Amino acid sequence: MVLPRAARTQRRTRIQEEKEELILEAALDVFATHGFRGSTIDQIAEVAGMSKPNLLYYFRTKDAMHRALIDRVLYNWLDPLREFDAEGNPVSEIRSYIRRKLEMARDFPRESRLFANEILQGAPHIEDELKGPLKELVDEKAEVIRSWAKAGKIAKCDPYHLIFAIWSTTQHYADFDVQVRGVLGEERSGEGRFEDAARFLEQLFVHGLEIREGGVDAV
Amino acid sequence: MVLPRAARTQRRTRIQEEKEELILEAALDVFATHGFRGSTIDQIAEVAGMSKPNLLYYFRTKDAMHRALIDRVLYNWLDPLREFDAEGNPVSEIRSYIRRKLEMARDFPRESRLFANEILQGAPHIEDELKGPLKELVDEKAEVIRSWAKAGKIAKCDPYHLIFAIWSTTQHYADFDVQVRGVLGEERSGEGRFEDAARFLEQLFVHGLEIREGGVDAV
DNA sequence: GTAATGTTTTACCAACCGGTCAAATTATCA
DNA sequence: TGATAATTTGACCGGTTGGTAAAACATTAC
Repeated sequence: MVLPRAARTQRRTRIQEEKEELILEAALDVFATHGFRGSTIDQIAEVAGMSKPNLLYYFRTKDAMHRALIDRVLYNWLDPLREFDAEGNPVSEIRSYIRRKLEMARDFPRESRLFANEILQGAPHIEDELKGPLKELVDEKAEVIRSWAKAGKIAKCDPYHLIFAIWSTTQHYADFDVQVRGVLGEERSGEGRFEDAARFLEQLFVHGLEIREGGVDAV
Repeated sequence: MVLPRAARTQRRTRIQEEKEELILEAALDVFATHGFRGSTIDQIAEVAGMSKPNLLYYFRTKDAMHRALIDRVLYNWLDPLREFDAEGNPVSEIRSYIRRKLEMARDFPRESRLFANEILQGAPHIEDELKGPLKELVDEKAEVIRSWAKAGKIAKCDPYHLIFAIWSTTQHYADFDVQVRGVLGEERSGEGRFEDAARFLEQLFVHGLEIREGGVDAV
């Protein structure tokens, strides 16, 4: 019998696992470069090397594909922030957070662009995640940063905007890759740009957050 | 006679000026939120309050509309960088560059998102601009920053990555607005967030680029 | 006023879109 | 092996898309 994918509660077939994997991989490619509305099922099917109805056998709608993809990617995407450790040394925590985010921009640029597209277009599919789990995680880590500042371990600053700054500067190398490479030119567009970026950003944030000698650190 | 818009080399009518203005305004709205492929002519026509064929009388293709919009917006978008003054005081130049970019993110978020969408999706329509005029302008300003560093007025750093960092942190507040407001929560989502951001970013960049006492400023 | 030009609308088209259906094919397992 | 369930395909559908044709309508210049 032909059961719609969603109705099958039993164990998944080997073929199912493989094909769903294949489809999500292709979907990541397509959604990341064209956004949800700009992507077509045919495109994804072609990248995945299968026919459109076949693809729709595994995910019944374009929306279901997108949602499955987001769910799968979102959790891991927040790993670096989750590892941010209240007990650790502030400077090295921030430094390694930057490095890890930059590694993700280098190694998983499609994932970064998937979210960038989604948020840029008003986050119609993940607004709940933003205001729920994401906000809670950021609130928690912002509190950690604030306590560091209060303890005099780093300069006083708005922890939310600090997190935004780390997000934006690092993800820039994934999301705006074409621009970065266009501006740097052919010869500086090798993988070395991530090393240069890491060096610069660590300098910027570490010095920028260093406690100021002589008390007040207002600008 | 009905001449296609492009063939008319003569002076433009009052109506033409008005309608083209109206259309580009609507196009900015739509392209900025959905990207090129995700936008439809019908949508733009509706926002502009005119019929689709009427709209196509002024811009013969969707592509032509998009190109006209980009051309119109790109030049002004680079104004703040252009004003970056080699003769000025380094710290206050950088500081006012940040402030102006942040003001643009606040006052012209659609323009920012238009480019963000375009670049995110591989910059298919503006690659030449990136590698040409934009690169030249950045090269020029990077040289200025480098000379400041050499003269010991600011810390040594990669000027290109500095510019990227300023771009990304400021544009973040336009492009990722939904996320920013989602994370900050209702009560902190007023216009005040731009003030907070400005304060944080000025602190970050000014302190982060301050010359280190005692010679070497390696991280 | 009227003729020429500029603007808008109605009706339309072919291609594409997300999605369905039923039949054909393949894998699984007793 | 054969029955059964899982997978794949081609043909198709109604709605949308970018874009056209021609005629109706408005504006301008003389």
